[in-house]
Amino acid sequence: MPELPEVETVRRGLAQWVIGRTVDTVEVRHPRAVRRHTAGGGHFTDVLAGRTILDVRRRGKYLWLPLDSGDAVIGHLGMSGQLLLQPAGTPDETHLRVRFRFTDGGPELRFVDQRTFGGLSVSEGGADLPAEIAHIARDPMDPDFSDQGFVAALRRRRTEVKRALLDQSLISGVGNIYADEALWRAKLHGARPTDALTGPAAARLLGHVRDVLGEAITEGGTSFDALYVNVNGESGYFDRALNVYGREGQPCRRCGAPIRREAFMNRSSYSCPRCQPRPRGALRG
DNA sequence: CCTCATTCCTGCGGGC
DNA sequence: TGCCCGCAGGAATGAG
Repeated sequence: MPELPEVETVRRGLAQWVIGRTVDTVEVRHPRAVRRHTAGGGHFTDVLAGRTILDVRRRGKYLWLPLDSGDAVIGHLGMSGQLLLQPAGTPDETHLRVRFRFTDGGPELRFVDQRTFGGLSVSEGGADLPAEIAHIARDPMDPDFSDQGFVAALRRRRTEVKRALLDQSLISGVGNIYADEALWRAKLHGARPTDALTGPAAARLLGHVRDVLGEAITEGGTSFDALYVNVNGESGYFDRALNVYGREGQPCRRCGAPIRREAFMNRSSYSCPRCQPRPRGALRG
């Protein structure tokens, strides 16, 4: 699933291929892909025709493309979204949702999304930072991210630490996979109460979050080729480096205990039962 | 304001 | 062989 490192890989690929190009026509193939564009699919296509893409930016798992109009195209990949560059005439993908053709006749930008959790929209005047994603916290790779601010905010929360890591209004870019990986590195169980973490423990956890994201970006950066921007999280390059996610029953690479899987928020959490003991008194689930 | 459960969607794989 | 069901999960939404 695309989390920050996968989205950053996409951002870099897109930057290489779309900056400076002018949109000719846009084709919306599935209305759900532009459901966040409240003015409707027709407006989406109209407002983009003739616009030049100036940049490709990212905050957390969101991308946006500032335009010469001062607007921006916002993109979120959801669980299965891909942004692909394909030569005109390449057969349509089964789950092609939106197609951008450019005035130069070069490769098309295609938004392909099987499960349609992702989507695109245009933010009016959003070139600098779209208002629609202003509520998303800075991510830990952002130079303006405040470590002290995060530690304080985390410790003010009255929730469990994994829930907090997944809260995009507190720290963005972290999803289920990298949350589990960072917690394993920090030797913390995700059910630990945030308000019981010491400042240094919270700071260490943040360090592990940043490390695992950074390492994954480095891996992702090796994997895309000229015309295909790789956003396929499940066939991910970083899979080999995962220590807990998806490794139920396999030995912990630190202590050898079999990795456990627990139900969590209608999904799964993976952890080491020995390195990451469940906190005393924590409720099941 | 804060926390949390629910909901959206579709392909895959296991079980029977 | 084929059907059913659980699972994958980010984030908006509304309840409390």
